[in-house]
Amino acid sequence: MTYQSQVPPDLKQDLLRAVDNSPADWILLNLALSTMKMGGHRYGAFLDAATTAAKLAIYSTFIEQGCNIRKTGFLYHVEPKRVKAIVHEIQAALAEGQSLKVLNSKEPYYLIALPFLWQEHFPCAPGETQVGLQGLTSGERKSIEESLPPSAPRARILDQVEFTELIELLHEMSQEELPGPQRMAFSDALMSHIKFRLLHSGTVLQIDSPLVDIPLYALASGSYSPKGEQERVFAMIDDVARYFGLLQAWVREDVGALRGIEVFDVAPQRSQEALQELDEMLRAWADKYHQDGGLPMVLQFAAGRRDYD
Amino acid sequence: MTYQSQVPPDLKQDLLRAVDNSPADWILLNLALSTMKMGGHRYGAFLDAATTAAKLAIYSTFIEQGCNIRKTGFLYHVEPKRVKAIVHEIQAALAEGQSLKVLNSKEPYYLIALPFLWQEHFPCAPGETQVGLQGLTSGERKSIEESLPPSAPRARILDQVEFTELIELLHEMSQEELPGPQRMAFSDALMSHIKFRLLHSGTVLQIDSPLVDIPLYALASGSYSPKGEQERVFAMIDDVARYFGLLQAWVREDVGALRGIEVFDVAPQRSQEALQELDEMLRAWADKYHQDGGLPMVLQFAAGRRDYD
DNA sequence: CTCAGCGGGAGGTCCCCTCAC
DNA sequence: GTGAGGGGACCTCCCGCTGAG
Repeated sequence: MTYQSQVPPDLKQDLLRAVDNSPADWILLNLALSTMKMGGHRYGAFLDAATTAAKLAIYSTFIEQGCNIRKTGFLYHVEPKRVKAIVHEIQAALAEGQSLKVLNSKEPYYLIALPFLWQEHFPCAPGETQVGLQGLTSGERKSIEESLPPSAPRARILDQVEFTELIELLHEMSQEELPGPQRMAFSDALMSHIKFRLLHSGTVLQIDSPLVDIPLYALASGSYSPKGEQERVFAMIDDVARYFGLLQAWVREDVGALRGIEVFDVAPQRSQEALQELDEMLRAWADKYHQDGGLPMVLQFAAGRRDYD
Repeated sequence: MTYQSQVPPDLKQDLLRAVDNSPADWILLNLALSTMKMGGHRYGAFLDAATTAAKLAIYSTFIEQGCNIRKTGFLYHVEPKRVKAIVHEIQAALAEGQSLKVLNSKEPYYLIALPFLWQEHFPCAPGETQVGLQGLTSGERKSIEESLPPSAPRARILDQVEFTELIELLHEMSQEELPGPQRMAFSDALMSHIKFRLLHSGTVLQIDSPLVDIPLYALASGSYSPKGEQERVFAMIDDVARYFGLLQAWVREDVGALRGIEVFDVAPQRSQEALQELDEMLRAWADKYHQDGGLPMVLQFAAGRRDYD
């Protein structure tokens, strides 16, 4: 049990009420909940990503307006000076590929890369003990090893200093692609954040064994966040992004763009049957019209209860 | 021609490259483009809305973690002090209903409300002239009136001062629901922004007639932004928000939640036929399973070219 | 160790002004 | 008009410190 992804219904109602049925705000909220709560992104990282998106919108308008700084500034209520700085920033980023602050990888690098780096730097050969600490009998080592869950990857158990250094190394690696001014210095606060995230998600397990007086840390999972949920969340974000693109084609009235929504009530006992038929029907439809080498198309659909309105 | 909603393909490619195929960033970018470029929201307004969404995510975790400030702070790399302030802010907002900075109405109030307020404050009876200015012959008045597009609503033509005062009134009205500290003072910069937005969208027309030495302003449209496009953009944002909700049910593995995606190639000449059949098929399916008083359900779908991957 | 406070620095959003082309 | 520069106010995100319980 690593995540509390189920929000109590009253809390969810509160959040819904807070954004006051404004769909744009609802999208932002869902995105924040997904990336921060499930993905483990920092608060500041989400704000930076949103700022970058807004900057790109400004840049896009700047180009369309014939590179007119003042006009662009008026359109979005931004100082000309700031517009210029933003344009420079974006152009520099586009030129030397990627240096904008985005959510980039779906999860922070320092969280997803940890299990791999741990196993690489502190491997544990089949016969070897996982406990590197001195001054323990082999029985004591064994009892510590057996306190780990069976699903834990075989890797060395670290002490406080080793664990801290590993996290710092991870942070440095995640920063080294960024240009100078955008780098974030390592700090105690950041260290605590990363450590807490790893423990909270169950990727790392803290062992407070009575045999040793210092806390030990064990790698408890081969990947950050549980496998199934992780993949479904990624698929969701992916789908929403693509769906957004499809609807924009529909807004532009492109040929071959279709958008639809069906609202209906279904008898509870026929609900499963209906959804299954829908799934098969759409697959059959796609097969029927499929032709190799034709226009590449995609159809997305989602159905469920409409308990919000 | 009021909007340049078509981005040149190379620019769009640049933007895509900037977010580096990260779907979460792509969603943010689309949202920024929709609300800022099409909706006319300010840069700062979008940032505020994103910040509010992130704050709500923090608040939600705070509640789930048993109101533990420190834990919440570690999880998102936020100072305990700041967490406390955020929680207070949200709770105050939830208590006295709505006072958070959100995109709220789909477009800024001062833009959508202008045509109505103009016609209310400066009506023009059928026989009356639209030009209120003194010292003109009736022939000169008529020539000015005839320079307006035929679709323009009948309302008085304003001079610089009247127009400015109308905008200031609009701004005051849009602010009066907000609590004290969140209000934004009226300023020249804001005035220029709103004026420019109105002219840029074609809601207001500036008349530089050689007959008068001062600029005149005429109401050119009964609504901010062209009717058709406006509604489709709203529908898009609405759809994406609901789709996001449906997929979250799917991530939670709720019963009755369905998510699907079909990828296929279609012969160009059969594309229209295929989409039409799909549309009818889904409608027939919804009708078949519909039963009054049953479970309220919704099905959303979108199809189009997949020229991104 | 947790919780509370206060301090500072950097950078961003806002505002206004002037001056040369 | 547009670009380019100056100024200052305020807030927020980061960091660090101290002290009470």
